[in-house]
Amino acid sequence: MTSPQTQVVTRIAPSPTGYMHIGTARTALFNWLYARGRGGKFLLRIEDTDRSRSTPDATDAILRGMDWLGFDYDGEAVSQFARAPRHAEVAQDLLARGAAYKCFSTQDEVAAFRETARAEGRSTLFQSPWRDADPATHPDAPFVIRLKMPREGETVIADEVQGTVTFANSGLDDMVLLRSDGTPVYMLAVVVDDYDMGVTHVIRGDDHLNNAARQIHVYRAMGWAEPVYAHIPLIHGADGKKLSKRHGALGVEEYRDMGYAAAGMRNYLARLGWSHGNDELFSDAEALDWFDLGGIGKSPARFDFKKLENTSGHHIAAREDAALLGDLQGFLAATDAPALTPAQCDLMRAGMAGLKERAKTYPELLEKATYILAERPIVPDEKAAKALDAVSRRILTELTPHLQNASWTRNDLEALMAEFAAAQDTKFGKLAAPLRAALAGRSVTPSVYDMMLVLGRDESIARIADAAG
RNA sequence: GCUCCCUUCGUCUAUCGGUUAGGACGCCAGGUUUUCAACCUGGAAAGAGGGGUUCGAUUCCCCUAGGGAGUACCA
Repeated sequence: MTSPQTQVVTRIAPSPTGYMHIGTARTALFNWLYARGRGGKFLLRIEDTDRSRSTPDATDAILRGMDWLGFDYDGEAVSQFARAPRHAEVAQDLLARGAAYKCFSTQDEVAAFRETARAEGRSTLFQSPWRDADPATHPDAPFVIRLKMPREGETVIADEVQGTVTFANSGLDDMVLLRSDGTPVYMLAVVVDDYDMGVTHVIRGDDHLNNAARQIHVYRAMGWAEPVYAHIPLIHGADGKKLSKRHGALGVEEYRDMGYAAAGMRNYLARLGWSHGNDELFSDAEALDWFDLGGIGKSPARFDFKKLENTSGHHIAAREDAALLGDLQGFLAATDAPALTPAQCDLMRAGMAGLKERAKTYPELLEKATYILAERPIVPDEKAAKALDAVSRRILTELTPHLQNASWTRNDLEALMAEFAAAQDTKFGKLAAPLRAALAGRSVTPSVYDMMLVLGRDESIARIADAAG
């Protein structure tokens, strides 16, 4: 147990603009693993300071995504927007400390400067004329508050993933802290929030690496302890380009709705950019135990649906029956499908062993469970119907009486079938197709014996009799 | 343009100066089989290019090329 002073505190801070991005999910996973694996805290903050792009729906989507992935966070989700007064307070503090200044240059002026600078091939770094202006010369006009960035020397970020990254201070601009309307800018808000929330480790996408060099100066100006940084590489699409819509699903809820197991998703995502030797398939407990910043790679990883599918399948197969049934109900609920009835649940429990080892996703599992979910009369699909030709129906008719008095155990049924097949001068393989069609109405199903055992004698015979017509 | 980051089989990765460069997904072939899945056996498949450093480089350094991120009164 770590003492309160050294307790690890991480956070995931998504902006609510649409859905929960799959990249956000992985960043959340890393933060969750790191904190929870060390008895630390894991927090959630919604970065909703951009009012025009933030929506309540998007926030809900994030909350649902966190819930689905099982990322439990400490306390309530924090709204960054709600903390705007505190951000402004810090900006004023910085002003009072002489670490920040009022800049009266208008947006148009700044934009014009950059335009000509770019056109003339000069640095587009804006250097405000107000940086060292005497307050007595301040006009009665709108202003922004900018941070006084050092202009000499370098800023070094000791990153746990990227290593030591050095930036020349001459390339750092006096970033805006408070807009002219008094609202805080993200660059200020993150730092203040992370500090106030006690965040010790900032694990985030490496698109923020450049920002770290600027944000760290807010910590320094305020005399706050700097957090440990770990900038992780982004996830790319199969073509190596930035993950976008055309690569398929981006929102975690889409993955949930496609029926991937949450545990499989966690396993797959953990393995994307992080490794622990050659371990590929592992449980949450193992991941929690093994996860460390040193195992994170530095190069971007491409998202591979095939591997996700495979991983999901392994987790479905490894899942305990009762828990898996619960997951399945969750999937049904999430996709607005009717829940399984108690009777169906009983049958599912009985047949789960034969189902879970053959499914990579919940829809696949449900498809294999058709024989359980369907009710008489079973309507065969096209392929199953073909297996029920006249000859097959005759054989089924002859089989029925043998079943009436059979001992309903796997061994005895197998023996009975072998005997019957031999009597018909055929092999069980030939009998399997029509039986599958009769029992499930499908050509792809679990083992015929599994189905008969789960369905029971009466139901099995009834279905076979139905099919034999 | 400028700043920063990245570069091992198709993909995810192991290796932390000395290996026949290993594993996993996918793929191919065979086996098992009651369909599908699983499983078993085998196979093809990689250090971007060029310079150094070193007895020895995938590994350390530099350059080039390619890729990515940032460069806002967005987050």
